[in-house]
Amino acid sequence: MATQPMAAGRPATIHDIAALCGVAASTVSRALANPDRVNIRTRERIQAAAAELNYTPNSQAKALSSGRTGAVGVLVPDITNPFYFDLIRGTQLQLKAAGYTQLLVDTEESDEVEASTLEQLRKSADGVIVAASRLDDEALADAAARMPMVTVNRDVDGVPAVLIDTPSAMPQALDHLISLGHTSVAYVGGPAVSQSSARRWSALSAAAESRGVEVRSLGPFAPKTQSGAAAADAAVHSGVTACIVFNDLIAIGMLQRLRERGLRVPEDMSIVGCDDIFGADFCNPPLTTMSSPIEQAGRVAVSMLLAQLNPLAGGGNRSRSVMPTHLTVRGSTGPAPAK
Amino acid sequence: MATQPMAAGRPATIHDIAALCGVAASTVSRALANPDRVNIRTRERIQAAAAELNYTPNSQAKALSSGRTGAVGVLVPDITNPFYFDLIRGTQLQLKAAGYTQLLVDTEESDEVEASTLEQLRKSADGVIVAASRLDDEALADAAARMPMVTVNRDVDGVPAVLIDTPSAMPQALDHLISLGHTSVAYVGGPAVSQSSARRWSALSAAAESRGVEVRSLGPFAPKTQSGAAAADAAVHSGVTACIVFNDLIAIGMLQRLRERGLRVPEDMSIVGCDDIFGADFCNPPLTTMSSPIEQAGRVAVSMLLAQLNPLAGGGNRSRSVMPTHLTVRGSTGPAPAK
DNA sequence: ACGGCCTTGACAACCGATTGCCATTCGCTG
DNA sequence: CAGCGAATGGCAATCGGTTGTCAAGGCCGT
Repeated sequence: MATQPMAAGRPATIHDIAALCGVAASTVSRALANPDRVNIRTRERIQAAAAELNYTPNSQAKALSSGRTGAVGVLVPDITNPFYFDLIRGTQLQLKAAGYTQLLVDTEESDEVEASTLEQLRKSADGVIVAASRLDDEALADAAARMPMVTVNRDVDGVPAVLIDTPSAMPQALDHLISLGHTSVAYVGGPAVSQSSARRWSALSAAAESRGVEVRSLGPFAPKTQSGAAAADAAVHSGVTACIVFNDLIAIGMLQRLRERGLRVPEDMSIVGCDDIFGADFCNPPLTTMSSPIEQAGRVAVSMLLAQLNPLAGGGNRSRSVMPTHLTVRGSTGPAPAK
Repeated sequence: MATQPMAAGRPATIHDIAALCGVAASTVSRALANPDRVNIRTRERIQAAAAELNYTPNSQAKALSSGRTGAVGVLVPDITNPFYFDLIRGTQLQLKAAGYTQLLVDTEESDEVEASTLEQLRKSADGVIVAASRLDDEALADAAARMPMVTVNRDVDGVPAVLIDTPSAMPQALDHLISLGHTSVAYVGGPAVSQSSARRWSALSAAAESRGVEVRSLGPFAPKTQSGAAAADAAVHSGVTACIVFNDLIAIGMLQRLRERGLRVPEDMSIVGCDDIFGADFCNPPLTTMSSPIEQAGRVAVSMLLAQLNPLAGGGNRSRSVMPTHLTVRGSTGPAPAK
């Protein structure tokens, strides 16, 4: 039993291994980190001892001495927004595959929380992935200058970004509505500080102009289902027959409110969402929306960040990556009501 | 400009502060951590210097020397399961409030991933919160013996736990169905390794026996909407008129499948879910389900863990906390079909 | 057989903070 | 005025690794 690794005692260190093998601690360190630097026989002895002692490196100590923490921060404005679920899962999987730990932080839709989190992460993480940043361009560029960063759905000069190309699908959505006979459409906007919302609106209004259709902008609205009620009321009041909505959360809230008010979707009003989140396919009616490979976006963001961290591999460090988006037509859009 | 904290240079350390104040680094450390131990005048000088240098302690170094990491691991089987959203948000908020960092890990429904994560976290976190563990009792108890732990929805001797008391709402759900005329009910089970599912089933079958109703068990099924198809088919084939389902994910999947097969809910089949997740209120029809304060469960779990970590405050360390659950009736349950 | 190169492994400084121990100083009491 | 204890702050070890530097030894070629 003496040979059995003591499961209870405190974890083994490289010094324990060194003592067991009769070498210096530094040799153990090298054997494990830089195998070529050490004789194969010694290395094998050390590896065997490490296995026997059930050794795992102390990440704190490693971080302290090497400067690399092996952790990556992932900042999202709201953990409970389903849009981020797939993103988070994507980053988590890719980070784990690369041996990194994910530090997930909910910034509560607040630029201050975001800024202070970034400052703290500067020491405790090797890099960050910032989704839907609420910071202004300057603050974000500053932060990116201090530590490796990749943004998601936020385009700032000099900061590598993964963009979900929802804007480019806007004309598609509009054409879909036009083909159904709609001529009066509203854009239901997201938070005022959301660059995504601004980009979607400008893509939409440009498309509307080239097609000679009237599109008005409503909002801003917070990205929550509860905001859907106000959005729905505003849409009804504005007299449009169709809405393109900043995201599915608001769109689903609108669906509920319209039903409460006795309005039928899509007979009285058509609704198009964005993001194709969990729930968009089983709400009532199922939501026509813009779909994108979100989990993949998370993975790509991690890859881009890791490329920054380890510039060794000759991968051309792309600074922008655009994820394709397409319109998924479900039940929430239909022919415009007869006048 | 010389007085301005250099935003670019590497972060200030206690040594910088010590040099600026003409004291020893250890004094700085004490002034910041243990203010009584140091003269008030010195302390104030040090605090001013710290503020001026924009000092923030290096958490790695602090962890290394003090043994406390200031981080807490949160393990969930599947990040994309909406049930965990609110839980995660609850832990995140409470941890942040207490100055801890949350390490969120998706264990991918795998006991091996869970075990290895726990082993790693043993060094890099002060404690863990484990939701819906897939480990067997012995392994979990072992792990809990090595580091502070609180489980969620998992009851093992000697391990503090927060339990969502869904089992106690089972009789309520059954009575609801009985009052609607159902006499033949199925329980659609979750993963075989899920203790939650087992507890729900035994509560339900006990209630059924005391009421003289036939209840059969179907499954196991993976906790995903996709599993709903198989579950729905099995339920139809079994001839029951109502199902109580392990969780809302499967229940929502069943709703979709039943619709595909041309069966109406609740006219042909009533469905009761569990958890009242995001989406349960807007699916079609809205789901009758068991509701619980999940976010609060997360907060309670954190409180219990912190009580373990800092035994100072005389809070009686409760080892179990049960969150109340109640039936929320929506549109997916209705009168049993006439024979 | 000898000089030089390369491999191998040891030594020690260092990362940034914590903390036990000790020396100094001050104020107070008898 | 001597004596004593509390308050205060410095020194140095320590946490567990990483990494630069260097010495010893083996191998080669000539």
